[in-house]
Amino acid sequence: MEKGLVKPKPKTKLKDVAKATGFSENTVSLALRGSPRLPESTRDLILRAAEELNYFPNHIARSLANNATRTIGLVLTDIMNPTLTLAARTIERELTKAGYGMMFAASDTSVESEKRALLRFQSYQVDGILVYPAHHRKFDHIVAVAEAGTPVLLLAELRGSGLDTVAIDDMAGAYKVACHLLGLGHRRIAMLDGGFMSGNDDKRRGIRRAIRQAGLPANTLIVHNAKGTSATQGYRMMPAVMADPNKPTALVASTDALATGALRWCGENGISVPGQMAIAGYDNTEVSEFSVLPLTTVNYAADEISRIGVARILHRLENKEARLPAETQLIEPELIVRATT
Amino acid sequence: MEKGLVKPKPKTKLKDVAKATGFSENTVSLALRGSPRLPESTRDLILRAAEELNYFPNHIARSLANNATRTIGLVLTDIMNPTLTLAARTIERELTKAGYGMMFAASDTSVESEKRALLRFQSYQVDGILVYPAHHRKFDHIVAVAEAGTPVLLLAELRGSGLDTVAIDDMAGAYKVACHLLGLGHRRIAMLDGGFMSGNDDKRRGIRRAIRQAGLPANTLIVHNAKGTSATQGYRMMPAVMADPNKPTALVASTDALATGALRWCGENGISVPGQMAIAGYDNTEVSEFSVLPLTTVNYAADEISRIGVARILHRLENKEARLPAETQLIEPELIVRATT
DNA sequence: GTGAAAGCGCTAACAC
DNA sequence: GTGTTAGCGCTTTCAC
Repeated sequence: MEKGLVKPKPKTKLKDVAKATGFSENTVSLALRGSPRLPESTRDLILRAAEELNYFPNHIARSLANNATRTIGLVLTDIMNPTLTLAARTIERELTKAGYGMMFAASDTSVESEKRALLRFQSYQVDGILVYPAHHRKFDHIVAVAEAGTPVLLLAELRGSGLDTVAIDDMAGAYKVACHLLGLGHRRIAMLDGGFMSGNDDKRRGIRRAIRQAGLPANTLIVHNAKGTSATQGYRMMPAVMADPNKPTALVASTDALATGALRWCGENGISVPGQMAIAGYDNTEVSEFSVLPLTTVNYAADEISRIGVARILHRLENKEARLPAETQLIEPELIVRATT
Repeated sequence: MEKGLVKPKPKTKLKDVAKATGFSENTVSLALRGSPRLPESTRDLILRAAEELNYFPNHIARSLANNATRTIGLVLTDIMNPTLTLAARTIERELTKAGYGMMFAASDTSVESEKRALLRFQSYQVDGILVYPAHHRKFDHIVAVAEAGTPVLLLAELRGSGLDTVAIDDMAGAYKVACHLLGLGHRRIAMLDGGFMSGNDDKRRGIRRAIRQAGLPANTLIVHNAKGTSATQGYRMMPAVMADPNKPTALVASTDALATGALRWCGENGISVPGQMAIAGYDNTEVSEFSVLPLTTVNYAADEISRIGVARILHRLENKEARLPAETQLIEPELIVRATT
């Protein structure tokens, strides 16, 4: 008989274990959950029987009875973004450790599909939701979820949302890169701004602050707006960047991918990096620990915010009644220097 | 009053909509699911009321009643592997399109945690499970899940498992790289074998086949066993590779990361790539579409197998009674040539 | 120490 | 067309 054709055995239920041991469903349920109300003898007896019958609890039924699923939903914009991949991994690990399951959805930076994902999660009755938001100003639907009673935690700052947040301080990160470049003597810095997410405003501000602090004129920074964050975009932007008669000597990209594209363009156009042009990325992802590329970058500590974020939301769940106020926590990222010349 | 402190409104239930409209729960339920048995008038009335009360169904209760969760579990070894990241993304997209939710778990290539993840998914009553297996010979626990009645689909071949499979034909992929290198005239080819997953045996076999077909001696291939698949590993292996008095002129790594490490080593040791040493990767991931690196690589079509895999498992679910036999489908990957010199 | 009964929110079978 | 009833598998009073 072929394996694919075997009739599946009916699943063992609490009732079956009850019948097998002669105890009531109730007692079996208590035993399986290790209630101290039962004497060891009965507990062992029941556990052994359950083991033998290959019983495992129906989590759905339990969830319905408990009004809690021990499941957390994660909404990311795009898991292909290496930073968010790392976040997803860390979050999954932490949740598993804590005995929680994780549901996953991607918004693809579409507010509409973010909305759908949130609704789906609400319907699934997840106990809490972690969100890397799709848009930095359209977030009413996220707030609505929190107000409806599902704890929400943001993994990127959404100013004015009033939601629990654990995120990277992008202003501090960009400030660090800028200080680094200025320290190397650069006096014309171009920025490749990937646009649209709130973080980028902060990045620009961080750079500006460093320039002001160094006592340099505001036009030390030349901002170029990329319509995207991909390597291809970075590559395409370069002619415009270099068209400036007063060419920049350093470049800050708002993502590593953009930086990679810029790097390629320089390679193809005989501009040595970092000799003639310093290039800095952001995220420390495309550019891995073991990078072959001469890119200095900001380490977006996705694992750290994930760990803290998970701890925060679980803590909130365990103190459902305590009504903890929302809180925003920003992590300052490190600069990773890979090219100093 | 602070937002975090607002008392959550109680959720609207079927009963509430029933009361509000004067119909029975049953009728409301039918209306919400668009039953044709109801006249449009009542349906509209009910839908409007539900809308107003901000009703959305409790998926947990529905699942319990239906004995189906419309949820699929995905078990990956490690989502940081870019190939699997892509798989995760594609799978999530396809499932969402089909109206399914996705639970996610990582095994970190530990059979034990793979086992735990499968158990958890069974307990959560997922309708089906997609698995990128942790080990190529220990899979009894996976088979057990299938036999217990939860449809399982493998994303990598597990010979002898008898389980439904949609996977990449690694033998064909490796054969292609080898043919390419041999065609360029290489006569000493080293392989950096990342070990442990079944695919690698196939990769070795594929290369050997190409060599045999070209009428070259078996010792054209020199296999080096890396204890891992990271860039760091690739870097560390290189001295051993180059210690051979009869140095190889080409290198096939079993992952792109390994290849990247090798590339870095060559760079630091004054060996030009691909001039003095051709390097080929595998997966087409570290090495993205827009790569700056001179690495030819095999395109592990994770998105394709994911799409097909999801379609297959959903099809199986929709024909639960049909008892379709298990089937193995192998996709032949393309070679992406980035360095020909 | 253990059991009986009610209920979590929904769907399905069968009345009317 | 619509309502009634029973039940999904578990937990939780509250008796005994």
